[in-house]
This record gives sequence, structure tokens and C-alpha cells, in this order.
Amino acid sequence: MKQKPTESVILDAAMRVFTRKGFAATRTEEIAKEAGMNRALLHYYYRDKQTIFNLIFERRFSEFFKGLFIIFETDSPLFEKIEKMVDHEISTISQHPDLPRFILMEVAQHPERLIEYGQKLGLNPRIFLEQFEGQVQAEVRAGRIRPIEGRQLVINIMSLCMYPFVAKPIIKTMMQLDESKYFEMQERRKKEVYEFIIHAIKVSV
Amino acid sequence: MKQKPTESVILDAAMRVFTRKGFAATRTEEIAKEAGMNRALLHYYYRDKQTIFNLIFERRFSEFFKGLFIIFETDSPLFEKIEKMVDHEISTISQHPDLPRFILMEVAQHPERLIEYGQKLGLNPRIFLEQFEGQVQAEVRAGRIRPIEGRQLVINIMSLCMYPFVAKPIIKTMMQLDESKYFEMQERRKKEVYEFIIHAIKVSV
DNA sequence: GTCTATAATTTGATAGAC
DNA sequence: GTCTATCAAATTATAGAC
Repeated sequence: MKQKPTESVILDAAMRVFTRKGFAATRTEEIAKEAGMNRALLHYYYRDKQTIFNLIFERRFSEFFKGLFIIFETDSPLFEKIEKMVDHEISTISQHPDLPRFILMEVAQHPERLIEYGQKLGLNPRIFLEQFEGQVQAEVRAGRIRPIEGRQLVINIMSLCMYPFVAKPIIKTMMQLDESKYFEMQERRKKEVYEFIIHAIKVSV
Repeated sequence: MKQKPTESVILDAAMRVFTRKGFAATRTEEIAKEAGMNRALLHYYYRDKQTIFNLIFERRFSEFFKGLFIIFETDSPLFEKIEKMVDHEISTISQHPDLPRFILMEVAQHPERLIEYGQKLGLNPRIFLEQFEGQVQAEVRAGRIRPIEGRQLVINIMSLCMYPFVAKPIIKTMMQLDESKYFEMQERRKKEVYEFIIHAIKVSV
């Protein structure tokens, strides 16, 4: 019956609270409570609030971007790549529904972190984006999809996958969905979003 | 040369700061500074920080939802309604790019406000949603659009319009856009998003 | 009405006992 | 390693002069 080391108990608790509330609204007291310990112990293991936050942010930043960039990197055909992106995003984010809001909130406050942590992770959006744009242009020239800017397509794909999570509280309330109904709706979206995109770009037959 | 009453100078300043930072990260000092006055004066006109925030939230909440619901209410044909929604959302939000993030952040923290302020504004999402779903089903049955759930379509439309604003810092950085290039991209989106949606739902010819 | 000065409160960080 | 007690700093709110 080995128990988790206190360091990770703290980090796990901090992850939940920071993700829920963001940096500014988080009280170290709440992290300690969530971790089932005293506030002082947080400072014993980690210098201060900011230090804990940075560790959490790096972890969550990686979760948010890493998988996506791996799919960007593969050289699958366009439609297959889109299918993978949609399925991956909706599936993984479903397990961490408030991850996008957390990242977007904190990046909006400190855009410089996007560059800093992006480099730390070795992400190079420019290369991936250019590659994807080239792929889209090739399909357009081949007459398989209608004319569309590659970057507009990327934005559309990300929007369709991410926004329903970012707007989760609004959607749940407006559509009167409980947690499980909301989850089912997201499950259906995997197919729905993929088909929506394919119909949107492929030339009529 | 009549000058603005101090009350509205305060509210305008508070609107900018709260929208930028959210409630928790906002310092009343910054509001006062932005309004060009002393902190104490804020308390002379308004009881406290929370009071000012509530006024701002109500105002911005209305901006965010009111126009959208008006379009939902009209009885235009489906495609025309979609065109109006897309154009309205992208146009008006372009002038207040951080409005969606503000609403989403604060509603995520306090979902009960959605109901409270929604009622205050007299919004009834259920009716609008049912009406829209009926309209979509009619089009499906008439064979003019492919089978799609009305609410999935609503989510898709909102996603395509809103997310690019919510993710503005990420998009600007990744695509290396300055403020004016970002604005141009959004201008092109009015047409792009509308056509994307129409192609996505209409049956092939 | 607007300011300066100050009080009160909240929060984060440290010291020291066990 | 974990806690209690305490301090320090930041932030909000109020009192009172002008």
C-alpha cells in the first residue's frame, strides 16, 4: 500500500485548482485543502505559488499542444489527417474538458509564455503550418477540394473541436444537458465534425 | 466642451480592465489609473469592486447575447439566417475582440450568473433553440440539406465565429500576424465561414 | 467631488516547535 | 516532514481634510 509522494499530491491538487480557477483566482489555501494538508507544506516542497503554477502550466501546455503537433507532423493524406486531428482533439480533451479554457485564459494574460514554453517543447508552428498549407494547396490544384486558405481551414478545424469545450457551461445551460448528456453530445461530434469539414471542403460530385 | 460624468468614466475604465484581466486579476488601482483618478473615488460612486463588476458584467453579457438572439428570432430562411448570424457575430465581435473570452471566463467561474443575467435580459434559449431545430429539420426533410442535428449546427456556427477571437493570442503568434493582419483575416472569415457552413450542410448537386 | 492618509482584510511566505 | 503561529505584503475599503 505505497502512498503517493507528497510532491505529486501537491502538484495534482494544484493542477485541479489552477485549471479550474486560473492563476489569479487560485488561493494557496485551496490547493492545500484539496491536497489534504497544511499551507506551509506547499512552501516546504516548492518555493511559492508562482513556482507551482509554472510547473503545472508547462505540463498542461504540453498536453494541449503536443498530440496535435504530432498529427500535424505525419504525412497522411489530407482527409485522413483531418480525421485524426478531430478524433484526437475531441477524445483527449473530453478527458480534460477545462484544459482549453485554462490554456487560453493564461496565454491571453501572458502571450509571451506561448513562445517561451513552445520553444521549451520544441514546437515550430511555422514549419507545420507551411507544410499543411502546401498539402491543402495541392488538393485544391488537383481539384479534389474547393479553393480554401490552408490557415483558414486549420482555424476552422480547431474551432469546431475546441469551442464546445471552452463554452461548456454555456452549452450545458442553454441546451439543458447534464454531464453525461454533454459527454454524449461530444461523442457524436467526433463523426459530426469530421463529416461537416469534409462536406465543407470537398468539391461536389 | 461638456465632459463625461465621472460615473461613466469609471465604468468605461472598469469595462476595459475587467474585460482584459477578468475579475480576480483586476486591481481597483488599475481601474482608477485607467480612469485618471484616485482609487477612493471609485468607492464614492460605487460601493465596492464587486458592485462595479456586476454592472460591467450585465452590460457585456447583453452585448454578447442580445444581437444573437434577435437574429435567432427572425423568421428568415435558414441560409439567410446563417449568413446574418455569421456576419453579425464576426462584425460585432471584431470591434470587441476580447468580449467572448471575458464572458466565457466569468461564466465558467460562476455558471449561475448565466441563468440570473439571462432572465434579467429576458432571454429564453429553449424557445429559440426549438424553433431553430424545427427549421433545420424541415430543410432536412425537404432534402435541401443533409441530415444534421439542429443543435450540432448551432454549436458549429458559434464555434467557427467565436473561437478565433477566444484563441486570438495563439493564432496571432502561430501565424505571425500583427493586429492589422489578424483583422484582415477575420474580415475574410465572414465570407469563408458562411461558405464553409453552406457547403457543409447543403446536399451535393 | 476629489484627494491623502489610514484602517481592515485578505493572501502569501517564513520561523520555529514537534 | 508536517504542523501552528507569526509576519509581511498586497489589496480593498473607509475617514476625514480640502
